[in-house]
Amino acid sequence: MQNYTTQLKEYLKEKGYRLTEQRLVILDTILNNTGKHLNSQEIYDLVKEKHPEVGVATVYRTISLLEEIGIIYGGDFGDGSVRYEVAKEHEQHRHHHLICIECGSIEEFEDDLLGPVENEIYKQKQFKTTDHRVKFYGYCKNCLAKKEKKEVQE
Amino acid sequence: MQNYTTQLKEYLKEKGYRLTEQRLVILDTILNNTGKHLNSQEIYDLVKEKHPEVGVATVYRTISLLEEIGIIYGGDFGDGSVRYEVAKEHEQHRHHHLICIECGSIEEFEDDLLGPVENEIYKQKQFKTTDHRVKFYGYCKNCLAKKEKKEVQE
DNA sequence: AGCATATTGACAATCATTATCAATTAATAT
DNA sequence: ATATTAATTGATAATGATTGTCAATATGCT
Repeated sequence: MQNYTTQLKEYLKEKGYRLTEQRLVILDTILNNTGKHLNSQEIYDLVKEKHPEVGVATVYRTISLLEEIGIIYGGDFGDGSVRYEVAKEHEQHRHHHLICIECGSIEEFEDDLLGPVENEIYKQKQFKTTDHRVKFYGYCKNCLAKKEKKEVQE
Repeated sequence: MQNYTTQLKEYLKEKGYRLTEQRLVILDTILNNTGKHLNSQEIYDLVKEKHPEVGVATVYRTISLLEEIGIIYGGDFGDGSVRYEVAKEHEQHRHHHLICIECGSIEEFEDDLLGPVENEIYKQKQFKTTDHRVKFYGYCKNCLAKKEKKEVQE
């Protein structure tokens, strides 16, 4: 956790940027909600709870900054907005996402079986992969149970 | 090709909706640009070239309709907008996308090695997959060549 | 402490998309 | 063919998310 703050400080120093209260507060808010896949508005709302003086623009600006550093990643999960998650330090590739088409819940799944596919892509297309994103759509445990119950009743 | 028009007509009849000149024109425009991953605005601009009387709202409405039918699919390719592609009729799963982080080009790649992963997901999480989307980021053939040339010079 | 300038918040502006609504038009019955 | 009815359309306003502007403020350095 503390790691990320250090990372931010180093990046700012390196670039000649400044460490501000707002940037710390926003990073903190994001770190305290790891795993929730918040979008910008939701982060803004959370920040405002404790620090109503912080403006929207600053939140957006800081999110971009954190993304640039690689502390957070943004992704599209189906509803129009970009949702963010905290980078996991030991992960080689980003984990996959399981998105429920019934309730919208987002689960994570670790796995790295894409190496062979990436080799095949290079062979066939001379496309050199540096990263990948995988999303699975379907029914989460809960919704699956509900669905099956309903089908029995009919 | 003609297939899609038939599909549209059948859907409209089934739902009691109407077959309009605008809907045909918009579908036509999309079909004539298969493979380009256009976004809504780009589709709108192309439609207007030949049919300036068609309004934006109608284009958006028709895109939703076509997506609903399954004639086109929308996806996020990194720039903020949703980009669409024509469904391929014989494909079981949607193909994968190779997105160049240098020039933004989008290539397609057919492959279906995710079956085992989906089984594993069900085992571990009881999440029942119905579809998946995979994006690979990296350097396309052209940009890779340029990049290597540059590195040699340095 | 003082200085140069990065940063901020308020607000306007933009961009993509959606809602509203009166006028138009396609599909059906006559 | 014509009338009827409701789906559809285009223009435009409205929305929602994000970005730009700019004067006021605060940070990091000397």
